[in-house]
Amino acid sequence: MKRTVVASSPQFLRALNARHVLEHAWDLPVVTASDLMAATGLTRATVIGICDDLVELGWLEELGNARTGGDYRKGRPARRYALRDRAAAVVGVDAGYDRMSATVADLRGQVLGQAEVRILAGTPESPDRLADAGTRRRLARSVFDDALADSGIDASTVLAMTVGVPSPIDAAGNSPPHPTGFWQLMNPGLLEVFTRCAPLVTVENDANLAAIAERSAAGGGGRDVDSYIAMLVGEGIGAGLMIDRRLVRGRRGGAGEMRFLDYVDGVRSANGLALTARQLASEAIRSGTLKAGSPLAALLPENLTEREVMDAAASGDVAAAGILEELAERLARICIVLGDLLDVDRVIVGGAVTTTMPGVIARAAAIIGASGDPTAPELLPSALGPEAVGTGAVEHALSLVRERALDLGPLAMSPVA
Amino acid sequence: MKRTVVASSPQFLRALNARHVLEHAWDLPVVTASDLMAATGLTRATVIGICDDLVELGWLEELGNARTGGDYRKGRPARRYALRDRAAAVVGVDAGYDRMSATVADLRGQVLGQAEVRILAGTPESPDRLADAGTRRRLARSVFDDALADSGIDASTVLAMTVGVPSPIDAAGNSPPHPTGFWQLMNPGLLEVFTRCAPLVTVENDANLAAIAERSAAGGGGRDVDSYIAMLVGEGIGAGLMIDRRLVRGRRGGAGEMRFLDYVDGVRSANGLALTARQLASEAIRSGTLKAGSPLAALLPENLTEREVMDAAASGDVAAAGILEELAERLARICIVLGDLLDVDRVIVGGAVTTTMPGVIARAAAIIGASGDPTAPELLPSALGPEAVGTGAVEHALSLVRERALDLGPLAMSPVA
DNA sequence: CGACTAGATATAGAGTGCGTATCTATTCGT
DNA sequence: ACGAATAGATACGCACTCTATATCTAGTCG
Repeated sequence: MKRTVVASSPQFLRALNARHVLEHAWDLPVVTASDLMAATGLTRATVIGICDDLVELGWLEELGNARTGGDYRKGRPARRYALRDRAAAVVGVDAGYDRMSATVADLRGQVLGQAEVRILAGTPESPDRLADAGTRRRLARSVFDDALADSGIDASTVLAMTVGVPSPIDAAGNSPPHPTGFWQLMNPGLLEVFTRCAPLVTVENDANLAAIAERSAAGGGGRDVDSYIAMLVGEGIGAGLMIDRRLVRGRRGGAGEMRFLDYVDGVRSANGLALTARQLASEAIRSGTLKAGSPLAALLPENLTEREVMDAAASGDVAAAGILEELAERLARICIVLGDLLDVDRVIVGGAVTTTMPGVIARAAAIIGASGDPTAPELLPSALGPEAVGTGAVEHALSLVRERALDLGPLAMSPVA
Repeated sequence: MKRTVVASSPQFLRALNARHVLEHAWDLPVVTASDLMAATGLTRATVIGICDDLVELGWLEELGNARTGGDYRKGRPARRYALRDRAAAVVGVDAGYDRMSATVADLRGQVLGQAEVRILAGTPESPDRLADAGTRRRLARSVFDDALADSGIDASTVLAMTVGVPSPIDAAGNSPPHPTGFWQLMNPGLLEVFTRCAPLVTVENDANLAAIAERSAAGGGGRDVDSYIAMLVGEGIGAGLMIDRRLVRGRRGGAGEMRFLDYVDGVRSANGLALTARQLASEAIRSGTLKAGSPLAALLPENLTEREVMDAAASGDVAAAGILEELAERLARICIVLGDLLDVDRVIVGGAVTTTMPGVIARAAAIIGASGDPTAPELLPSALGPEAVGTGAVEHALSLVRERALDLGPLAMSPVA
């Protein structure tokens, strides 16, 4: 089969139609030729010709004509095709600042293997204790290898991989300069680390990947949502701006950075709520103004966790409840400001706060609801848990494969069972 | 010539290539078949076939083989084609709140006719004195008719028109609800007013159109700029967000609305700088703390203009200079906040302030420059003057025609000279 | 067991673009 | 003034794609 396709030639048309057909096959578990005829407007002869090609290329497989039990039809049984989901694999890596994970998935997004590693090395307050660039590179590579080993698939079948990092990423996969070098540390040349691991390698901001992951979740939760923001809140705050069905990136990938919060009244800091919670609690304890017997006062100011502060609030501690309220007001203010400037339907909050401080999110949502502003965005906690970034990374890698499947042709032939 | 083109048929391929060819012809004053061969990768036979079709459809015209004087070549003279720029016209309308204008242009954007009308009817401070919806509809329609009459072209040759209004516009051409109904007043169903005036009618936010108009200006001013913000500053502030070469619109077209400035420290208001200048000056005069002989003190607080305040500052009035500094700091803060969240290269300020208060923009640019922040955006005054929105409207209408030229086929046949 | 149904296959035809060879209209050199 | 050189135009044959129509096939239903 010749494959020297010139742009705009008849062969180009064939490729265009093949893309169209493959796209539909990707959306459904099983397709018949008639399905594809209806979907593409092509003739049966053409559709079947294309399906034959795609089978030969390894993207589709023809199923036996075992009629599906449920919907029973008369007439000659249809020829059925399905995406050969084991034809290739993708990998998503979440290279977070205190935890890395990798997920291997097949072409349908089914998870085939996973691995995780924690990086116990300080906090943003003391970045000198963070793992250095070389260590981070090594850890990212090894968590990738572990996930691959866990899946049992051959490394050569990986067609695309995406790495999520907590720093802005420009078009070349690099991060812009940062005063303390934090962004360079979070993205220590990860594109180069993985270039040989797959034909398509991408590094992307973690909040952007979370936004991608929330797309299906957001769409599933009711009407179609074109514009929303995915916020990752923990030690810091990052936002993935999905506006008009597109990620907003900006010149250096820095769109969604939150440093401007320094200037927002009632927020005044781009620090994450976890960090702020600890700071406020420590101050309160050290100030010595807490009532005797307050659960908050019993904590060590230099060694408390945000969860302990929330527990104190839950057990009726007035000062801790005040901290919760303060944090909720900040979060609500952030949502209102972003929602107003970008006109989004909803803000979805993910990251550590969803597990350590769910009360803050609920309270912030209530504050927004009570504001009476009809254009204020809906504030929702993410339902994706700690794997949001990893899931988004897998989805991003998958979409890369879907876009370029037919360009990558023969690679898909590798694992012929 | 049959024109029942089914998607994905060979005819579809022909149409695709024709689009490609027409697109190149649009970018250059004159093209030869060889130019098009190089640009499209098609064969001479194919290119000429397509050009013949496009000539028949009225989009191109073949020029005599008069060789262009300058670049002298040997060999058989090339067959030369050019866009038939009089084949159709577009109209851009700027339906501003105190002024409306309309511009008629040919397919190359050359202005063929213009008209303008001022609406002397109050300010945002006293919206009750603004012209009512019916009046605005009538004025918009009449300024359109006047521009058309000025151009001398036939109304049936108008293929596309775009109307710019100072309110958010959603996908359906409507504006979201506004507490005082200001947006409904600014966009009193203008889409319906013009539906019969052209096959393609669009209503768009004025700042978005200004952003479109600044694209060529911004690109011309140096390196290519993908991400920038066009701010219209006068009685109010509106922004067109051009990020990653796309306009960011949001759910109801409200992206770029500035109400969030209420929460930004050092700004605290979404009012425009002209309005704020008058307010600050009035307060200063009424407070009675001005030095005797201050030019500012000589003004009537209820009837001064922002230009008078600037003149006072220029003539050495300390209080007026303080107002200028205050306004510049606000503008700088706005730019820094927007630049940080959206990671843009530059902010281009247009609107009334560019003529009445140029000193404020210059001072704000200096403040940003002195901030030492390497990622702060460059602040520039717009070079487009009062016709920025009208120019953007024309460019927007033109791009609609370019996108859909071949779908609109026979319409272009109207004025066969 | 035959009527009916839905899909598969085969063949002819129209449309498209490519490649090569040939023709045409200029300019340049002598 | 003439022919060589150059650049473009034209003509023919080929390969490929999709459509349309007619015919064949594999099932169910009465």
